[in-house]
Amino acid sequence: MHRQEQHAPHRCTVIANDANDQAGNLTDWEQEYDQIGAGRFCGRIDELNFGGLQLFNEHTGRSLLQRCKVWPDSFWFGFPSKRNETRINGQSVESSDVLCRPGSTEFELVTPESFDMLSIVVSKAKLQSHKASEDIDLKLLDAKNYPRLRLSLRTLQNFRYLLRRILQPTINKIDSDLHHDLLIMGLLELLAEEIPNKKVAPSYQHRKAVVERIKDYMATESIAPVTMTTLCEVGCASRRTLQYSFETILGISPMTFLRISRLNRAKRMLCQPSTSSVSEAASFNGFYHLSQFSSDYRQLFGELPSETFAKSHPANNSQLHSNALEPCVRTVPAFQHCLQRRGT
Amino acid sequence: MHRQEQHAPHRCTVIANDANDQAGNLTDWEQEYDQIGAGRFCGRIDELNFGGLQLFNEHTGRSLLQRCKVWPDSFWFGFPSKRNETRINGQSVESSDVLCRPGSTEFELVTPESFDMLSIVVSKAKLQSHKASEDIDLKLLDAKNYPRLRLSLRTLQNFRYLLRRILQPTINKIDSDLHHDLLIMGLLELLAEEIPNKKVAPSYQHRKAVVERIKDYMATESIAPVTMTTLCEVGCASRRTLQYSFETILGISPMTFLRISRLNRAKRMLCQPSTSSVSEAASFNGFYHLSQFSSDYRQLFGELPSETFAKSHPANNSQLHSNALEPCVRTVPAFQHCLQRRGT
DNA sequence: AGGGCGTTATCGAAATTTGGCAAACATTAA
DNA sequence: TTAATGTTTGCCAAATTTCGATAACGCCCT
Repeated sequence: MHRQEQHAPHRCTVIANDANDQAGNLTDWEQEYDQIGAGRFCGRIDELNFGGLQLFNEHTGRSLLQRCKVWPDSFWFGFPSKRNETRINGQSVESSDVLCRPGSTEFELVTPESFDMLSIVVSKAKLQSHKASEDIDLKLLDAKNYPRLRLSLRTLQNFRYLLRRILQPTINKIDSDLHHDLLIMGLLELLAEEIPNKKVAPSYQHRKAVVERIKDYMATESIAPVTMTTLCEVGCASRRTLQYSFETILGISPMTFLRISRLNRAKRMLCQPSTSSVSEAASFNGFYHLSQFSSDYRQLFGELPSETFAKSHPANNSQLHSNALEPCVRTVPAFQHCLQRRGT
Repeated sequence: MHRQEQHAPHRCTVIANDANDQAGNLTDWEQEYDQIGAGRFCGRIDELNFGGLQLFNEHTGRSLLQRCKVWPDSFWFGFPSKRNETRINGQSVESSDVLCRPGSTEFELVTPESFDMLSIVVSKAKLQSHKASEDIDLKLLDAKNYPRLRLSLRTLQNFRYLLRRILQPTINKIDSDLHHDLLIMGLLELLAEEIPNKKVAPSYQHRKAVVERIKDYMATESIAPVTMTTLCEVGCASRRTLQYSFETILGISPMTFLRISRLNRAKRMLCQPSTSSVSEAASFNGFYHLSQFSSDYRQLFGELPSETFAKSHPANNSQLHSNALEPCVRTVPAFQHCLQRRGT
């Protein structure tokens, strides 16, 4: 066996009560989580790191929208627990699908409530250095545009069992070399069998493009109150199509997406030390009614914005419930009713 | 009047027998022309340049696919002679439309046989420095995404008349300052009246995206024989939709587009000094049958590839009809029948 | 000249988009 | 708190668009 790891694998378990924290807890990943489901987040990562080969199980208690990017020159493989409720790049994951994305490439995951996913990341070098990988690496490169790989249920269940088994914390250290090799070989076996799942609805490209236009718009334009009509223009689609696009690609309605994105942005901002008050984070993200903001925020995250703020600003708790220090409220436009809480 | 030009305007007339030459004859433009219509090209440009204000009439004898980019910090306005047969960025031009694009922004023009277009380009600075331009510059910026501006026929005809009048070569020099101001004021009048023509078919975005994907593919992938099925995968559409997409956006069928693009690329290559033979240019662009290539080439451009080559390589005419010096023919795949001349 | 192959044209069926209307929900004012 | 108003979402039928199979056509090879 051509093994290159030098030390015993590094094992750790991290628990998070904030989606953003969880996003940062994965070693060598670049990612951002937006919480979609309502209620306080709870998550847990059990990771086993061989160096160049990373194995972990991630539990997320709330529905999430994840933007992920794995470390360079690697491949990620994901084995979600609830397939039919999971989406990768807007494509619904089917029962016999494994998720796969190369490193340095951003992809998007929509995950349901109370969700578990086994993941394995392996460096390209490690895959290629093994024998029995002759005609496979080419197929890998080809997999670039198909994030779902179809496998037989048998292979899939076997591999899942292997992953779970190796993740068991009761494993004795001497086995780690064996485990490393088992993982690589299992992966190669997987890849030999894999068939890209190209099945997408004919409308997929179009709807994806619509959602993408809205996202780009969100990223560039300041988050002033946006009406549905504006979104339609931006997305180059009718109301109903915009609706379908978001439901198909993200599983939520357009306005819900906007509100949730902005709430998550506000939460991130509240955690930054440079933010000096709740109202600053609120108004900066387009919430012009503090009370409404607090209530929406609390419904989504299960805690008040002031609580989040206090956690990241332990020094000056005194100004927690007042913005006397710096009243950062921006100019408030006349239409103060737009874009507040709506719908499901 | 706030005028800034220092000298008398520079006037010139250039005639071209090659679409590429014509593309380069416009001062300060970046463009590339692909000839679509069959027969020897003939074109003519009458230009009048005030510096920061450019006025010209362009005649093109053959149907063209133009990729254009105007000089930075400017706006271009175009008044085509045959509206219903002209497309800008895949949108059909209607009878009361004026074309408008900002500088540094690439756009695409499809023009019919025997076509004339009056054009005027003006620097943003020049427009804004004039009074009566207060609320107009904002609308201009807004015009970014709508290349067609709707005007009343009256205004349009008046302005066209003005342009033609000023282009007359019999004009006496003393009038040039007056003309300059007339043009600017006329433009401002136009812009005050303009309403962006947002009317596109619902399928426009989708079909444009399909064509764009094919173009990107053409640009990146080597031009090996491509089958229609591959194109469908690349474009994420069925055969029929691919067909519709090209007809709607470019007015030609997919394979015709491919062939014409490659023929035009071959012609460009033939004109480069670094190209050493006709067969090199042919095989490099996917033509593996020299005789077929010559015949196709001749039908499109009205001259033999060897003639084009000879024009740009006057020194060594001797090797015109032989490739003895450097037989650059590449490895020829088994399927030699793909992508040759077909259909209309 | 005829067969083989691939592209283009035709047409009915299926999928998608659209626009109108009603219901649900949020915001403002009383 | 309730009513008035405005916005978004859900539902449905009509119009448009896309799809898939088949036939016709043009080009290439024998």
